[in-house]
Amino acid sequence: MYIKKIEIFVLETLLNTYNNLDLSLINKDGLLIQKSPNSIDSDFGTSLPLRLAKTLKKNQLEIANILAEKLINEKPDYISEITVVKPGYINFSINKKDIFEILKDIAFNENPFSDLFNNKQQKIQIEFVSANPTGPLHVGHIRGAVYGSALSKILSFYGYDVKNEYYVNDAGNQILKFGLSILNEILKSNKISQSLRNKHIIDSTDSYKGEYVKLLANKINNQINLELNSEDLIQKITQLAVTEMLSNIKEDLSRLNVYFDEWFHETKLFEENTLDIVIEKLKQTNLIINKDGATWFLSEDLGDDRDNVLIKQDSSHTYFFSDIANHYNKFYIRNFDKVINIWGADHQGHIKRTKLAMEALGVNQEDLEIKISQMVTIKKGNELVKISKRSGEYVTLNDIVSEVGSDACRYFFLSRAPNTQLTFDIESAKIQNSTNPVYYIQYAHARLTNLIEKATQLDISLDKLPDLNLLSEKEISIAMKLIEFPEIIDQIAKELEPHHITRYTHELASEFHTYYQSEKIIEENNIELSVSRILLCKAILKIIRQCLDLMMVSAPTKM
RNA sequence: GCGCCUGUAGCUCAGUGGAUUAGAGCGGCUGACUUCGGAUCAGCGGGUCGUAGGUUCGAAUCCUACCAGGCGUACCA
Repeated sequence: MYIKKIEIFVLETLLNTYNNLDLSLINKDGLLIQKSPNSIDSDFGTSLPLRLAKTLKKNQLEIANILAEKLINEKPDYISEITVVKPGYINFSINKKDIFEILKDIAFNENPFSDLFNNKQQKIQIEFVSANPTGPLHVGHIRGAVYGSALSKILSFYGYDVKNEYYVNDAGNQILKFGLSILNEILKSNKISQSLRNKHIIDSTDSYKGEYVKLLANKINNQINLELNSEDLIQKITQLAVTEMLSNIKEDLSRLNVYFDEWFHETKLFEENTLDIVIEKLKQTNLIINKDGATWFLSEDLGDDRDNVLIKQDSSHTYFFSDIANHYNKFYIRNFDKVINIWGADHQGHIKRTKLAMEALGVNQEDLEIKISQMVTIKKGNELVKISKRSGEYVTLNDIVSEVGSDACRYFFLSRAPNTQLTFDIESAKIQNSTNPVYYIQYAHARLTNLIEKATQLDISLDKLPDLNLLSEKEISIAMKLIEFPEIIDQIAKELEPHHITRYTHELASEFHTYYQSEKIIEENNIELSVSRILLCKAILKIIRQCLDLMMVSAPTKM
């Protein structure tokens, strides 16, 4: 974590030099310490003098020189050189000895970077996927599943106590419609007598279609008694169908390595009267009124576009209401310190009102994070595919995972920022399967494993003390890349966007492949050098394996 | 109409106000081991960063307007 260390060092020196400086003027210009670009012969740099020129009413270069002089006087051991570069950058080079120490730490230590990845004492819940159990997961759900599971993994690696949650909407109109669709399908069977058919008359104009409804109907058919009255029958069917759907969903998700700690059912909120508790609390805030026979939450007063109904004229509750209750449960019954929701883009309009309602209930704004996993546009060649549960036009998660494989699938979705729409071409998915960059990374992992295996056989083991001074510039620059790893994790934990790890891992793999091709790493007549190189390779292997693990992608030793 | 998101190479996408030349992968073209794994490596070609203004010492990045696309805008979930 050189960036943080240098930042603290620079800020201290700065405040000693100019003691009544307003730091807020500096911060708006982005990161204070940045990695030097490749064309520059140093490791890190700061543009601080450029930012200060106006406030201090001094020449940029002059400030840089004054500051650099102070910095050099106070220079800590890990920095080897501090230079001033036009038009006013101060650059830092890292001491090789310090790099070697960290490199050894990565290679030998069970938990390198332990100061960063320690226990954070914060209970975080992350809710994702949460698709209605009225149909199989489709290709669009893969994105949310991959995003949520990777984020969760990385946050818990970072030291938080993280729980994964799937919220099951097992109440309400869509569920009822789903049950009716199944009953409708059952009644179509010619084994059913006319009298029974007449007993249960249903409106099927708006029902769920698709092959899975028929399969489900078949499966449920012999577990029910059609002599029941319609209401009881539909309840029974719905219950069976939801259970069955959920078990399919679990199985689908397991194929992507996605697991949940809790499957939280909406019906539980009713069993525990959470909605009643919530409405009482909200009434105390004077944000509830009755109008036109319905109960409203006055979100417009809090800055939303409009007010929202909680209890409808027919005294049933809205989705919004049970969602508030759901969040109430997370914060006040189960006592999570922080909740992260990953919602599909079609829920983007709910963010504001949900946050407002939770704030009204006393939740701090920053403790409820709602991230959007944007729409996936699906193409088949040049043709757009519209996914619709009702119409039955469908590309399931299963189809895609079977075709492309979990690793390639996870990597593809993980490598895009969650907030941008992306196009998934099913036709090229097969091609993606053979050209997906994930194999490049896995290949590096396999190569490294075998290389180290070979070194062990040749008795080039690390208990012969490596002399890292033998390493070349190229090798040291790979070591610097390894040291970047915790910065990436830190960034992901702050932004809650895990896609940075794919780029980082790919870059690291690329540096290794290039290195591997350009040098014969194990030189049998130069054991000293080989030992040092193998130490570097062990460290690379360790970080690549760690990254694959965090992406929940397999790390094969043979391909 | 209003709200949120997006527009970067032929395609799919990275890019935290900072460094003479804006980066990857795929596709295209040219090459490379008698060697630790060729699922690799070296190279070439490809860009009005949607458009126009503005702020700034400095803008793909911030602001405004416009153009284009997606999603939302229910007493559905």
